[in-house]
Amino acid sequence: MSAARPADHDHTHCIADALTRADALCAERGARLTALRRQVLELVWTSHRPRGAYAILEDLSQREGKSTAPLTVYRALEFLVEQGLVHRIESLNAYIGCAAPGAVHSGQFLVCEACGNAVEIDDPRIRAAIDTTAAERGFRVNRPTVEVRGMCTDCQEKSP
Amino acid sequence: MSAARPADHDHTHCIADALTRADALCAERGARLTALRRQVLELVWTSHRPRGAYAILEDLSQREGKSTAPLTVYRALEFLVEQGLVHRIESLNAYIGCAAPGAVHSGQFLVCEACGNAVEIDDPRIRAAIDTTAAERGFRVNRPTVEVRGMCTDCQEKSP
DNA sequence: CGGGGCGATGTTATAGAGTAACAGCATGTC
DNA sequence: GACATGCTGTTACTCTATAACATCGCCCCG
Ligand SMILES: [Zn+2]
Ligand SMILES: [Zn+2]
Ligand SMILES: [Zn+2]
Ligand SMILES: [Zn+2]
Repeated sequence: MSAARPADHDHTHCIADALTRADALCAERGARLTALRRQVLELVWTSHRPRGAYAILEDLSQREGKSTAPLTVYRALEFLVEQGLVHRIESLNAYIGCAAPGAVHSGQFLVCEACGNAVEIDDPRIRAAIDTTAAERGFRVNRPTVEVRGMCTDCQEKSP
Repeated sequence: MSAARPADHDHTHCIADALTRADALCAERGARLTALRRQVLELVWTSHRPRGAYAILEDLSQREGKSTAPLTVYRALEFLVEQGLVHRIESLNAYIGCAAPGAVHSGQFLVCEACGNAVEIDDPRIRAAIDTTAAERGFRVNRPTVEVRGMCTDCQEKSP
């Protein structure tokens, strides 16, 4: 699971893995990964680009053949975020699947402004620096958010 | 002792200083800090809590005695953000005045979930950690966003 | 088996955040 | 004055998210 995710990788594996991990985690925790929630999770994993709730909604409606209400998706997303299966990218109002649920999350992302891909990283140095500076100021950290906008390796090569 | 801003400070000074600095900076740059933009800047500085565009809009409408369109505020905010006079807090969809415009900005905030105050920091260690990890992955950083949710010193004392 | 509780889902309506397109106005410059 | 440029106003619209309330399904307990 490198940060270097080849552009031509077999993404069906990513999806299958994500669903398998989600099943295991929820079973272990006694959380109910219902059919609806599982389907929303799958739709979040459509790609490695953060997806808006309404994009997911549209897919879901189409797949179900009937129109679905926004709330349906938002509630599912809320559950998935609580379980750490999905992260919300604040600066994009969008959601992305977590590649390593169950592990500790610091919530750090490299977001490419060219291709839209977002890679989750968990760099202890960033987390340490945040904790240090917060401690120095007496600030109690609850949820650190790090979203780095920029350009990924692939896109740099394509547009030098 | 609080980070930099006692809860009982004279906030009129904060506002006056911010406007003075803005005047100077814009004059120096040849940017036009029009009456409208200046007023929006003042309204952003209403407090040290990030404010939503529509809250500012409401204040502006009331102050002007006539209803104003959202776009008016958004355009002013866009200008102010470009000039580095105001920052947008992504995780809150809200705007806050910059205490040190003109200087280099890394965009780091400690946001208290209890009182809503947001303190801008510019910790070189955080920035360095981000640059390092990005470099290791071949990611070119454009705009790093760090928004740490948690609880400020004052609020910790009040609710143990 | 028959409720009763509780969490998940459905429905409808509304709030909040942001933008597009176009017109008018105010500068300053030549 | 004529023009160019940039700021502001107006209208309408999209996207994001939540509130309030009804309903359904499932498990537990009697
Ligand atoms: Zn993949
Ligand atoms: Zn890219
Ligand atoms: Zn102040
Ligand atoms: Zn506080």
